[in-house]
Amino acid sequence: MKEIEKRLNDNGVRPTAMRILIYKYMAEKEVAVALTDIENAFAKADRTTLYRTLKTFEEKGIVHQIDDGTHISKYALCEPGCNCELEQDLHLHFHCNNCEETVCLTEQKIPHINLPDGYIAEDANLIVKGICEKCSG
Amino acid sequence: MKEIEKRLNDNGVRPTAMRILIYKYMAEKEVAVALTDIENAFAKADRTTLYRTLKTFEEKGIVHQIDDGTHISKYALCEPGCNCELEQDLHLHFHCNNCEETVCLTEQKIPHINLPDGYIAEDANLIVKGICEKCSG
DNA sequence: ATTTTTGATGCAACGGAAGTGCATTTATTA
DNA sequence: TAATAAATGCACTTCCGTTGCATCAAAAAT
Ligand SMILES: [Mn+2]
Ligand SMILES: [Mn+2]
Ligand SMILES: [Zn+2]
Ligand SMILES: [Zn+2]
Repeated sequence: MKEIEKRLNDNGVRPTAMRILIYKYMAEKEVAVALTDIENAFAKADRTTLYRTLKTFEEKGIVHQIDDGTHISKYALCEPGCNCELEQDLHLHFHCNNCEETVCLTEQKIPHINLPDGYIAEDANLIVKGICEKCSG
Repeated sequence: MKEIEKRLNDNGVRPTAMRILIYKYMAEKEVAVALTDIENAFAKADRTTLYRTLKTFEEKGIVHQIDDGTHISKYALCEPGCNCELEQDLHLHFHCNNCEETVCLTEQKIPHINLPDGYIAEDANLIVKGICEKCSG
């Protein structure tokens, strides 16, 4: 578990007990989590703390926010060494219409898109919806 | 303006005065609109009516909903004869980080994506963020 | 034409999620 | 130990989406 502390330290985030727990929680789950999920998992902690933890993690590049079309922000841990900001590292996200879960498909990069003249791309978000492998099996 | 009435009728929506006004409003705007926008444009009408009008339009294939990552639903008129549901007709949407407006880029289709085994795609949503042509010029 | 039925609109309220200001506690560092 | 900075907790707000029910208008049936 010293690894988590190191990861946080390396990214300029002080490894408090709560933050380590949240990191662990996200590492164990294989799907993207919403603030509400964390809230339910840590009923004793205050929502604001959890909220701000996610914001801090996001700022410091520990997690990335995911917009899966549900209008609820989801978060997932970044791969160690990933640069989510850069176009080359943008991967797609899959949202299952059955189990409602959202996962990172880190291998599937977002293809480069040609835009009409005058448009300048800075970021992209591709989300595919359908049936996930667990639900289709 | 008989055209609008026809369009609504053809899609199984009774062309009330309010609905025609909303349709006209969306046709004149070149950008996707949120419920709040319509609300501001028609202060006299009730929110619920406007809300339900959008829902009806969406169900009947008159508008499509757009998720531009702001967590606010936007809507835009469908091209006549478009099948937004079908993969071939899925176009990308552009959200300007400067003016905050979202537009349909109907010519830019979403490329086909290969998914890992077990995943079944039913729908896709690609949104590119950056600077729009108005703001970059 | 009058009644009956269906659909559209309006009003009021609810709920979820995001966000903020300020007090308090905990950890650093002087 | 005292001073400072950061993290946490509490209370409250705002915004958007959504629903139930009453009322009003239009269409269909008699
Ligand atoms: Mn991801
Ligand atoms: Mn569109
Ligand atoms: Zn699933
Ligand atoms: Zn712009």
